[in-house]
Amino acid sequence: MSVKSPTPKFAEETRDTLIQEALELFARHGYAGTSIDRIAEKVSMTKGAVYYYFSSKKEVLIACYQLQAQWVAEAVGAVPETDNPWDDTLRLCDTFLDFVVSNGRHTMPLQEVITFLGWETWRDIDSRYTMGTLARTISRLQDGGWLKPYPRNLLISMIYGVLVEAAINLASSPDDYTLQDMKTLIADFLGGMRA
Amino acid sequence: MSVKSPTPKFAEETRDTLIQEALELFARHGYAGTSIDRIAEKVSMTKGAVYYYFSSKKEVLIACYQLQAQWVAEAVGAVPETDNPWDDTLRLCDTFLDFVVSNGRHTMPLQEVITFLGWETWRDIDSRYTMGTLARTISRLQDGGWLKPYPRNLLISMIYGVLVEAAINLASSPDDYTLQDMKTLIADFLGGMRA
DNA sequence: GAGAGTTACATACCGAGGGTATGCATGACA
DNA sequence: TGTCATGCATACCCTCGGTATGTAACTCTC
Repeated sequence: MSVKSPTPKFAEETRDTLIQEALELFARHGYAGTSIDRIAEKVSMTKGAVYYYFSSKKEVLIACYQLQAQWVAEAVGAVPETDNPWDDTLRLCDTFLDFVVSNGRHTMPLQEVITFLGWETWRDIDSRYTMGTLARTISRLQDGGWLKPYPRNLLISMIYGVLVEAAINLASSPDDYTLQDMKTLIADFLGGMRA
Repeated sequence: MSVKSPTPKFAEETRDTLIQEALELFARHGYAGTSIDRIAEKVSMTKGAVYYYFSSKKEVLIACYQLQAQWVAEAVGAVPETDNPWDDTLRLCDTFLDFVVSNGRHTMPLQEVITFLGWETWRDIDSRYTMGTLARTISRLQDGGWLKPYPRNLLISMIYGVLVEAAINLASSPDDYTLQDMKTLIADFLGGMRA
């Protein structure tokens, strides 16, 4: 990072670089397998610099996951909204799976994020991104009377949970089934909850 | 543990005690929050003794999870088999959820086990316990033509995945839905895959 | 234009905890 | 009675998260 000119303005650029590089390391070697020293080394700095921008390793993880969640949310949010909320929901699910499958190498496994951040913190972050988008779609379904009368939070949690589970399975399992098989199953899963 | 008589036989009793106490600590304080020293202290031994029985902390976790998986498998395996595989499967799911909900305080969160053991290791262990029982039930459904033609491994992975997800949600989320709500949703989920 | 204050780092250190190397008492066995 | 494996304890090393402090570069003020 050579010598920096310490202007009064906050060095957001350096911080952003830190987050991107840290995310790559977390994705490749896991949270526990990535030390602060290694993150610092990758951006040619020292541990002290990292702790200038973040108060703890957990804060680094939070920032990384926010970036990752933003990527997913952008992909999912790009799905156009039609007058058929059911089809919209199915396309949203497909888009999510497409994104996770093609970007799996550069993103952290959700299980790991949940474990190290804790369920509440993770939910709190995600509700502002992918889960928020999903929640709106599900609300449209419920308000339109497309679904059996489940509690709304149960629906959101479990549908998103199934998508996450599907993503993990697609990433980790040998290929005795395809992405298309998975999409079909998700569609049938939703079909089972239809009014 | 006072003074032990070092008979040539392996001290299985001490090892079993270690596993039980470690599981309790893992369940209460998490894997990262439980040190080997603390486990040793709880059984009035030192770290060296623990490393006499286990080659690493991860090995301790594996042993603990095997014990926990055995408990679940016993509960799930006790579900009687009737001539209606569909109802059997639903009862199996309900039994799994009942067990997890009522024993949540004394068992480790699945997401944590998955993270620290890795997905593959976790799956490898689980396939010999709960997942194995579930696989047999699902095979009965498929062979009887109750289900749409999905790849078998996809079915097993995703149905078990949904159950795990349900367990995690029931354990972590505030109670704006009930165990019964969850069971109904699981049943509808399976209904969506019915032929 | 010289000090004062802020920014953006580096350096040095601490303590907890995973893991290892070794010592050692006890009983079994020859 | 010496030898050997068993079942631990003791002492130590090293990594890593976190903190305390130093310091060069730059801005602002009087």
